[in-house]
Amino acid sequence: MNNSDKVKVFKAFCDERRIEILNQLKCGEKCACKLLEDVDISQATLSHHMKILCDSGIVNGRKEGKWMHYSINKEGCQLAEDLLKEMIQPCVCQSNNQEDCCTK
Amino acid sequence: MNNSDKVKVFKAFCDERRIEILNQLKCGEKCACKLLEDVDISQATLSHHMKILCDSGIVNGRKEGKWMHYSINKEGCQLAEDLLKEMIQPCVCQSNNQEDCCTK
DNA sequence: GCAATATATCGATAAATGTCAATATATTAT
DNA sequence: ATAATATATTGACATTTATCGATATATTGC
Repeated sequence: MNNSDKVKVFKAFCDERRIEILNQLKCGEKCACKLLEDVDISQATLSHHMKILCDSGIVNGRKEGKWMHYSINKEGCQLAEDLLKEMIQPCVCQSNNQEDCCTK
Repeated sequence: MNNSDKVKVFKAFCDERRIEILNQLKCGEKCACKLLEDVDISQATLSHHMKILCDSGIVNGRKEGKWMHYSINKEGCQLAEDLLKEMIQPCVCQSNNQEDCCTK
């Protein structure tokens, strides 16, 4: 997975509105029209955020007739957790680096 | 912790350059001048990104003479992991929501 | 004190992002 | 077929972010 894809995952958590939306979805699947009632943004803006959330893999969209149902995507979340761990985990080459950098 | 602060944490992972920088820091503490060699950006831009990384709590800065040493902040990382989990964890009110939303 | 070095800040600019009203598309009900 | 409804897309605009060169600040060595 390249850095651009990694960024895409964490974009889900980088906007206050999207955090509100995720918070709504913690209570289970909701359709866009319900989210629209609970979050104070226009329909176009909601649609925009839902696209970003789905692209991140954190949210899943399911079309049923004219309704879009959104829910938190377990697999995507697991992937995000794993990714986060991997991105901050000390690497083996730590040992190569014992001599202090720049403190000549 | 409010949503604005949560956003701040995940900003650390929402830029390709910052991911490169974090990747460098996985190998241990490095000073800004070393990072500048390894990541292809200007000194001003590096300084900008280091500020965002430190503000997120993911990175720690330590001044030693005229050098700034940066390293991954274990506590901040743990906080980010916990936060991520909390943000996507199903809430108890799930049970209130069994009837399908919008499928009248 | 002065010169050299490392880093931060400032100001300008370009690119990306969030926002909305308007419009388009898809689905359902009549 | 038409009207009504739900959602997506478009186009315009404002805000935020990333970037850099220039400058300021802090530290060290002479």
